[in-house]
Amino acid sequence: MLPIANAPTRRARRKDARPGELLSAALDLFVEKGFSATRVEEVAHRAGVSKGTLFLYFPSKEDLFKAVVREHLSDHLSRWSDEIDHFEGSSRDMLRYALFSWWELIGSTKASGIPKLMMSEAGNFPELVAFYRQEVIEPGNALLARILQRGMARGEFHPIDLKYGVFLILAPLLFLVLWKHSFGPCCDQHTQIDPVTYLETQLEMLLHGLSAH
Amino acid sequence: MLPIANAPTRRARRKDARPGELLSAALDLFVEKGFSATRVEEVAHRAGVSKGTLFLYFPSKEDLFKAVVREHLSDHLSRWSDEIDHFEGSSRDMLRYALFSWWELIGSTKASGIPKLMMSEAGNFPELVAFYRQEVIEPGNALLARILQRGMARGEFHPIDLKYGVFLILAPLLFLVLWKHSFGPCCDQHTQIDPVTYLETQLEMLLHGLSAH
Amino acid sequence: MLPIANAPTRRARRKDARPGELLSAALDLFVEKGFSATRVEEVAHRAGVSKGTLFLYFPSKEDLFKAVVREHLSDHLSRWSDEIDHFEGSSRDMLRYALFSWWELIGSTKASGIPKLMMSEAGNFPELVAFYRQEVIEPGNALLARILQRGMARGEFHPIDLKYGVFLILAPLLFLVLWKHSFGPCCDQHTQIDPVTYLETQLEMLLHGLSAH
Amino acid sequence: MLPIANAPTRRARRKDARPGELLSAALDLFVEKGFSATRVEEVAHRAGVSKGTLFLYFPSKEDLFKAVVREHLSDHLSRWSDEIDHFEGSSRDMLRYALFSWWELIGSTKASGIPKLMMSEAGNFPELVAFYRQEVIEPGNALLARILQRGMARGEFHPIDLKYGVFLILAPLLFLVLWKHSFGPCCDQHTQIDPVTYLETQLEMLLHGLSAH
DNA sequence: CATGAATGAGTGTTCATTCAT
DNA sequence: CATGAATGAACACTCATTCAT
Repeated sequence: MLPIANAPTRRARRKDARPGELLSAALDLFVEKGFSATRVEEVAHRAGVSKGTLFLYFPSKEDLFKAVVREHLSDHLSRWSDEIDHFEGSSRDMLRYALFSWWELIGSTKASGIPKLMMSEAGNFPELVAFYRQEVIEPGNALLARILQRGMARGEFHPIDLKYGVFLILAPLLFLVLWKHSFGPCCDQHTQIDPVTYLETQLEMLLHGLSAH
Repeated sequence: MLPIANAPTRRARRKDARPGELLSAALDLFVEKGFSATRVEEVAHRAGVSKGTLFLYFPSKEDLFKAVVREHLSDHLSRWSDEIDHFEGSSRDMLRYALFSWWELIGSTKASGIPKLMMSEAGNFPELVAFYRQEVIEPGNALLARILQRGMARGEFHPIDLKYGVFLILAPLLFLVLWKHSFGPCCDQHTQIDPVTYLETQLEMLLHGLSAH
Repeated sequence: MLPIANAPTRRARRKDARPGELLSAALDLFVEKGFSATRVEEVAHRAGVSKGTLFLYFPSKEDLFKAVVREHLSDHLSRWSDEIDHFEGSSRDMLRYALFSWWELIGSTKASGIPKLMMSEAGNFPELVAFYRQEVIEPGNALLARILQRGMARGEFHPIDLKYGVFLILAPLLFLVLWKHSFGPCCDQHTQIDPVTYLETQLEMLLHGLSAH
Repeated sequence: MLPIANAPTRRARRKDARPGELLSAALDLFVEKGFSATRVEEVAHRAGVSKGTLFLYFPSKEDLFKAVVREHLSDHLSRWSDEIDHFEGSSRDMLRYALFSWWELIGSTKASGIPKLMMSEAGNFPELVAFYRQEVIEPGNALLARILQRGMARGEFHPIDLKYGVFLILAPLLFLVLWKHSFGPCCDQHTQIDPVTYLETQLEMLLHGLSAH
């Protein structure tokens, strides 16, 4: 039917099938146990291949780590960015839309474990931090900055310091995924976070604040 | 005056000097490199003692880790808690006071590296997480909850879900110290965070929100 | 003829070659130097492999110890037992046959070092002692008991307490191998024991005693 | 009353009190756990002194071991020897007397753990083996040989090879104390040995043998 | 004399990495 | 391409030994 379309797809998949499963398994384990506590043998086993095969695709455990981070962020982020930039409507709705689509596209996916990883291992992988800043932090922050700027330009938001405003929108999102991957799994119901309620509350506070005048 | 009384005091202090230096060195290195990437020998060396001496005071690397958390957080936290509970004035001032005294007593000290440690290693040390929750998270959250409740009871704050409200005050504080200990050290001026401006902006947004009605 | 069938056989043998050499080396060294004085690295080196390889086959030094005992005694013992049970003839000849075939099958082999090992380390390995009793002591004693009972039933031996009778046949055999592996190697000719003469003398005394009426 | 007699005694005791307790504690632990598995700290603790004090009296753990062996044999053996040599009566009674006084003076005392120690560590302490042979084995064997020779000379015993005859009297005695200190402590009643019954049975067999003609 | 804090060489064990098959 | 047996450097932890007090 579509041999022309299938051929390259199959070839590409052939070449990336193993690495894809390895990267996925590695992400799971790195997020769950941390970099050093994760054994490459376990990664290989979970991906259904042998230890030797892993080293066929990734020259070292550190390279595997870098590949995991590199693999699991660009896609999600750019899709999120695209969605937001095409939004039309009030800035408060845009903010709401940004938070919830972030949850859909990033926060609820496996990629949400990467910030915890980056945070833990930042000191040991300086080049990776540079890459992460360039590929994730800067575009992400720029995106949030655009929303704030739009709101202020349209008179919908109070004037605010852009840099710190961005951080203060970002912080609760980061908190959500860090919590999910650290204290979440080993805590009782009392400390579990329901993302929708959490994000709704964040929006409410972001927009109107606590103060009753 | 009392040389006889002083002598034993000095001796007692001698006895605790080593553990103190070890805990301090361990905190530094754990925060900087993570738990497993830190070698006990390096901790000992930085504290000016031998590897054997370290094991004289802490039966294992894991116990050292626990001791670091215990030593460098419980005290600070309870001092912070005490200060806040004696506060009198408007709830918005109380919130401001809480944030800035938190920065003074915890955020700006070395102890601020511990949350990053805890988040990174949570998966591998369930019992330590239990200890941390009981000793740090629960009292800290309770403190913030008391502030929110007070503000709502006095009609100064809008009604808000207590649990999520606490998380949303906490998130930016946590973000600040996590950033400081991960991306902070290896980033340029552009991404540095000035704590005072940051906390002021947080307060502004917490109290009044972005929305210009 | 059956090259296909041979290939896997050779492979299977390959797979067991290493453990066999390791067990043999471990037996030598354990007997020579004792359990704790033997370094696993030395065992590996003598077997021609690296330290890591040893731990590929035996999860710990203690497990290596257990495997040595299992491997080098159960087989020998059961072969000895089989031989004796098929004996037909006078009970005094049976006793003679038992002692000499014990020497052939056990006393003169490397396995004869194991009793010394067991006695030395009994206090530190209670579970191994249980295994050894069940696997070696009980069957061995039962075998000797059968010989005594047969002799008494046929009126060839005086009545005797079975339990202590067994110990008193066993004691000189044990003495022989203990001596061989402890004082033997470092003593002059004067204290060397010739097993055949020794066993002949034991038989003579066992059967007729010292007393000249 | 007897100051002259007391003074030197007290002085001697002063000097040897600590070493005596240390040697006693060391003997217990060496017998129970083996040489390497025994920690000097535990020896010191059981003797009621500090680790440092132990090294005040014994320059090294090996020296402690040697001292333990040296200390705990000469006395017992020579007293036994004296008793036997003054015996008058039939040679069979002499043999009985030798076995039971051996049990009284050696087999039932703490010194009975030394043969196990010597056996286990013979390979690691060659000089000690030489000392042991000279001080214990040779005199002990000579003693037994004298009994045999006396019996043969008086026509009470059959002619027998002296060297192997000695070994065959010795073997059950050695077996008794080895068993007591290895399998004895961790075995059930079934495998316990009652020394008196054991020695009686040994005598019976030694003198008259199993054979019913 | 006695102590016990301090040491550091030594050991069992792990695990990322290699390579012959 | 894929394997998994083999490696050996690295690390946590131990413990005999020292020495200032």
